[in-house]
Amino acid sequence: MTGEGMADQPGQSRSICPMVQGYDIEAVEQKWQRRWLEEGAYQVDNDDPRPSSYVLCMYPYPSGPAHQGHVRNYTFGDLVVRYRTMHGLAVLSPIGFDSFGLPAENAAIKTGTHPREFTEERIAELKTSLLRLGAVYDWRREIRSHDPAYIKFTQLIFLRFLQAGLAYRASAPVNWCPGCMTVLANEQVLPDGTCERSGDVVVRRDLEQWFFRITAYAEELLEALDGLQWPERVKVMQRNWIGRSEGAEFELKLRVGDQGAAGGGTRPEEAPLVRVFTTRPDTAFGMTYVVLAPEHPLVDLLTTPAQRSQVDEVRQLAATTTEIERLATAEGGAASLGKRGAFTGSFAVNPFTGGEVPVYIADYVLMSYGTGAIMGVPAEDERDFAFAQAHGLEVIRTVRPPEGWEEAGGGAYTGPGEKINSGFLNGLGVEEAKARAIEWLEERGIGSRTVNYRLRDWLVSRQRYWGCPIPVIHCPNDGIVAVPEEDLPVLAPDDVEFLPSGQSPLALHEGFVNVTCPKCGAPARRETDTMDTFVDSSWYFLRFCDPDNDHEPFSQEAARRWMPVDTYIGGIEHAILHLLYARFFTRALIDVGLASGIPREPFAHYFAQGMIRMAGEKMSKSRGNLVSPWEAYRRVGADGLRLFHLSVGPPADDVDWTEQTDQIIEGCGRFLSRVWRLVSEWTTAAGQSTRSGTLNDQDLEVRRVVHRTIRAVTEDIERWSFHTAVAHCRELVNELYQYARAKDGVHQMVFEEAQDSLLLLLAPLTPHLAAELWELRHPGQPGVHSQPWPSFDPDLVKERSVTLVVQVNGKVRDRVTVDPNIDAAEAQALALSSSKVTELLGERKPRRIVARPPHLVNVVV
RNA sequence: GCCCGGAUGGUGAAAUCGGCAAACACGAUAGACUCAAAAUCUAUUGCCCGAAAGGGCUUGCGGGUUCGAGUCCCGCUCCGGGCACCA
Repeated sequence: MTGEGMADQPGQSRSICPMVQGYDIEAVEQKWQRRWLEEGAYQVDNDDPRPSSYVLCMYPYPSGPAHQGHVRNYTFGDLVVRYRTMHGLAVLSPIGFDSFGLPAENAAIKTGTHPREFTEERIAELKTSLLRLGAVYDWRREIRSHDPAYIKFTQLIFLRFLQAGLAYRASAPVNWCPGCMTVLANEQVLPDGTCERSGDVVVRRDLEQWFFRITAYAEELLEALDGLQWPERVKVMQRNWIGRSEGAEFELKLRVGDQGAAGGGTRPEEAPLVRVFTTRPDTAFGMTYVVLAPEHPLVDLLTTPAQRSQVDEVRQLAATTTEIERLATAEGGAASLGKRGAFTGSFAVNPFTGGEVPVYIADYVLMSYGTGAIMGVPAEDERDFAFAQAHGLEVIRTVRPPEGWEEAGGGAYTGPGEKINSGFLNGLGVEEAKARAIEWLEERGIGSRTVNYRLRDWLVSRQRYWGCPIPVIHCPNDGIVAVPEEDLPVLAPDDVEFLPSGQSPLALHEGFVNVTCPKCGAPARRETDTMDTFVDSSWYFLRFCDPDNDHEPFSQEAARRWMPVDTYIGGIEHAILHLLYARFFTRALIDVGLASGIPREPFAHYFAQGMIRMAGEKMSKSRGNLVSPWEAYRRVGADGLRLFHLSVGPPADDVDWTEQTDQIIEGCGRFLSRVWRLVSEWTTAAGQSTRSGTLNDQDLEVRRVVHRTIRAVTEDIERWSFHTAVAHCRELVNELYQYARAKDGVHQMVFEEAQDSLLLLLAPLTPHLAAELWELRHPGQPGVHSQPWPSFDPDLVKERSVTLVVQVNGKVRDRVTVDPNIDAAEAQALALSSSKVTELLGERKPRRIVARPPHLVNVVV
């Protein structure tokens, strides 16, 4: 009955070119895409009685037509949506567009097109190419972050955060990108000190900026990671980013001025104090100097006239040095440290020893971390050691280094060991000494146990037009005044000039800027900064629960109905920023009362799909190596391209796009043809050469294969092994082709069961093909996607016979087909009676026989 | 430097619990069909020796545990990613 067989028959001149004849991919796929849309098959209401599941792919930034990265992402998402729907769940599958962002504004500066127009064109392009993929969404819930309805609630959330003290304004040294003409968050600066978007070298500037107090949640964000079903490496990245470190803070008395200089010293009762943070309080006896950050407020007070010029030089250097230069000098090592630090002329008293040590400033100490001051312990800290070398400072060991340490070059020893030169800590181990040192500080009231985080507050203001305006007013009398909630949204006017000025275009728009203070009525100025687009993406998944709500961001009941997102799918590039911000936002929204009763973790399970790479490089618009899906759509359809992404390798692995890729995609098209022929030609010529009645051995075996395939595909999908799920479907198809060629013909019932099962398994993988063939087989009946997922018969899945492997000394020497219930004695007897074994053994007696029935017997001699 | 991953045929990969290494594909070779091509189908395809029968070797490298290791343990090499003056 095979395609080629039928083509042989006169009067059955079906074409042998199946991708064209009988299966017009374009037409079939369009038909089903239209139908899914019109039927609203994947629309779910909030009162849907079925148990719920929330499946979400990261909403895309609309940069134009979809590329292979999108296709990959949405193929996985769609598979899960359809699969779970077939399991009887109400699956929430929304999508929207992350439509604020710099490219639209940069285009406006270049070409004069308004960012809205630019963005909406691109949304249309992206939407078209997503619809062409046949991924199904509840389009009624579509969100665009530049939509006034969305802006309104982003602003309302901002105001609630402001009220709760979670949003605040502060002057801060910020990362300024000269290319983007705006401030960046720490997260947006790459390790080499360049902008993640434009690649320009980021410089430091002091500016008044808006922040979200994410650090208030640092501990919770860190601890809660343990309970998440996320890839371990993503959790590790977040842990590193939060960067918790435990230690102690304590204060040291200072003596201003040169030691012994007449009139230069401070009287004891006026002695100022400096607080330092250390993770190694046990090493305090080895402190030989103290270092303050160049920006530390005590620096002026401590600097003596003689040291003034040197100190100013270091401060100047620190203020103007860009991140990239600082990194370069860090690599330069000790040589540059001389210039990067200076003695202030003053001294600090080590509370542990009572001795005085010199106070330095150096740019390797950061004002924004800890207390902005450290104790210098060169013996047990590598940076301190390098600094001490450069400045000729003393080194006192407080941990006994291992044998041969000094001979091997010495230097800082940071490992464990016995405490020495440390007074009451002598003889203890490092950990115990830390605890004792902290106790000692606490008893005297000069210090305590402290935890510090690397995580900084989130800088959210951007000097840009195409973002969500920050809804506050600056009043000369009342300071910062919130825009009254009934006046939201604050919308940016359209008639602005897009100039690369480094200021928000809003700042130049008189009509926007000039307002009256809502409190006192005085003339006031509107805030002209807009929000980081990561703010929009920090709550969109909540808005999806209740997208049309016009009096609150979302109803709490709706959020409780759907949250958390059960499966979140997206690129690993968002492992830190977006995911951390969204976790913070969810907690903050709960705590300000906007989302009571929802889980504090928004994404219960996160799947990080692999990147598409070309010649080792990430595929991206900026690299200009995007591969559009249109060519593949034309040749093998959406199903063919989906099949490629599903089968090319594990979904979490990166995909290398090579010369071979086109051929693999062709191969996927070939598989679709094989399925098409297998099912369609049998359906249209039904009854031909079929049997009914008793099942023969081959019929039974085919049934077993069918049921084993159902089990395998189900298990594969459950464990996100889509590529092996596809492989199992291919095996089934190969088996059915063999069967169809059988001498005795096929058994009608067996073959129909096989075809239907195959189509059900393919429904989430190649949905158009499965739907079309199902309709062909069951005209007028409910479609394949409204069928329940197939189940397997446990009896049929059991093996009927097993291959017993016979090994001699661990090497395979024979294979025997046996009953799966064979016992150890029988297996052993069989193995020993094998001619291969007797030949090999000769005169020798087996020393030991390991029998693992029914799979293996190992004869050891 | 620190912390995570990873390394299996010509290529992408599979092997879910320590038990037949290489499923499923891509590519390649040969054949069938065809005037021919395409498409389709059939066979072969880890490497080495051998005419064959057959034998030997093989999961980055070196050790170890075990009757038995791609899988577990120890030590390396290389590749990818994250963090990196964070005291």
